[in-house]
Amino acid sequence: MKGTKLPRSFYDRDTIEVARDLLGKLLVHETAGGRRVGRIVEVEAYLGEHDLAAHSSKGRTERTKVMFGPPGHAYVYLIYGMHCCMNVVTQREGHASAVLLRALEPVEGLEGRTQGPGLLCRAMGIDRTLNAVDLTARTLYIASARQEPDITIVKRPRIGVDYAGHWARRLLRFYVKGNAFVSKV
DNA sequence: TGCACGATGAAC
DNA sequence: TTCATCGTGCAC
Repeated sequence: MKGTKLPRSFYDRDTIEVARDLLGKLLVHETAGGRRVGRIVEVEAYLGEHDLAAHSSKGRTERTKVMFGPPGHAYVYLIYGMHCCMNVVTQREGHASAVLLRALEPVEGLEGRTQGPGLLCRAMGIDRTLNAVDLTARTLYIASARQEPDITIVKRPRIGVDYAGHWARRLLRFYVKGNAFVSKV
């Protein structure tokens, strides 16, 4: 069930490549109550300070400083005052890019729905206390599956970023074609 | 110190 | 289509 934990070098690459490669990987959270595991089936790429849909486009702030930090760390924030969203920071320090995890296929220890960034975090037990944690450490990490099935990747515009001008129309949302756990089609 | 606004989800 | 709910960032 458990594969190999992804090294820092996995995240220290082009964000779109990381986003596509994350599909099929296993998100693992070792909690006091046991291990929670889900297969990543939907993600969105946020391409640095010039991407008007990215939080980092507002510049380095108290909230977004994690995005400006080194790759392989979790960026977890509260949205709409009630839901958490989890990203993985990509590329070199200062690039301010990340990949939002949008949906999981339940694998182990998950209860409730996992389709959508808020539901994903709730089911995985991820909240803001995990902001900035190192994804190469032991608590929260991503692993390659023992055997990864062949998948077809679908590209679509990102969700909920209509304010971002032409950036809203770019095909930066990726999901596994035909997977029942994708949040929207 | 106040206030507008979300990378959402659920109900109506 | 509307609303719950609150931390963040910036205006005043």
